[in-house]
Amino acid sequence: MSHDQINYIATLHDSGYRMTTQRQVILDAICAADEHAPITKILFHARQIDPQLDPSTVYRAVALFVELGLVLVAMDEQGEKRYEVAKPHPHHHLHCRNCGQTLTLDSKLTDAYFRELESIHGYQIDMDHLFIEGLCPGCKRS
Amino acid sequence: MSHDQINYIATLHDSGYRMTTQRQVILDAICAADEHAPITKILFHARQIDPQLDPSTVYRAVALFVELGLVLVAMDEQGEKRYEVAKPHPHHHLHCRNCGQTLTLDSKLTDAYFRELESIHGYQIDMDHLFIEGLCPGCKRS
DNA sequence: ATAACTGCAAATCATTTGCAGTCGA
DNA sequence: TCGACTGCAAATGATTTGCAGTTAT
Repeated sequence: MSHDQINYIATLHDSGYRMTTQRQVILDAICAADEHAPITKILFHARQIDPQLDPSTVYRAVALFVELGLVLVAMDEQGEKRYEVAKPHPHHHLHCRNCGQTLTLDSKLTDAYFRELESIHGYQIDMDHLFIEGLCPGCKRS
Repeated sequence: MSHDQINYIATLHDSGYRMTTQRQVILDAICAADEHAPITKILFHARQIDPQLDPSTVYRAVALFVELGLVLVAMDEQGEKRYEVAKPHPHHHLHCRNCGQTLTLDSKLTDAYFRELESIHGYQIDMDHLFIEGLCPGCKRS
């Protein structure tokens, strides 16, 4: 879907790691699943492609991708980690609690909010990947 | 510290539950711990008062308090739930990743941000207890 | 008196780890 | 070739559950 923008192989090699068929499948699965896939979805998609794939391999690969910055994590309100292939631009998300739809937010508004908080409280805010939840227009009606 | 504003006993009774010495200790522990105490801190404080107290009792009590709205939960970026005795007014928090200081935010700014997101995207946003992380003025310097 | 509650011990379940064999560069 | 990687099986560790005895009302 969207992970050819970055040279995954080079990034792995630069740190002494290797690209393997399993890691490729796992990257594909992260893309195939919805944006911000929880680990369960990644596992599900990955095992459709390779049923032999062990959960431990998936956990290890995802942790490595995150460490290398190839994959981003956001925490949802239930405390479940949601993974997404890194995009060139920082952004946040709006997620429908009911139907699961996830919008990518242009970060302007959110940044403005953070800058205001910073100027008022003197903090340096450091939330790269906000996951805002609510109801989308469709689900709001019912 | 701050939990006499609400009539805990009445709220429990209204739903057919009872106030017990253990539950009282657990409420005290939630207050004694910092704002937004993770369960580990609640356990620690509660067991200083009553070393016999079983973890399962604490988990059950906290879950009940949350269900009844006596205690609020916020999720931090590590996916750890943080508990706090309910205050009369809705609010959010600013938390220093380094020293752990937690500020209570007047919700005006955050509400304005949510209202803007709502008007742009048509969502109904429903985040009652945001936990924003960063560095406080002091820690920013080092 | 009678449910609700507690402590204990056992069960659960997602995640992690150790290891021996496999595979990528 | 050689060290990184994988699958398997076992360990871990936080949270949950069942149960028999206790306690609040």
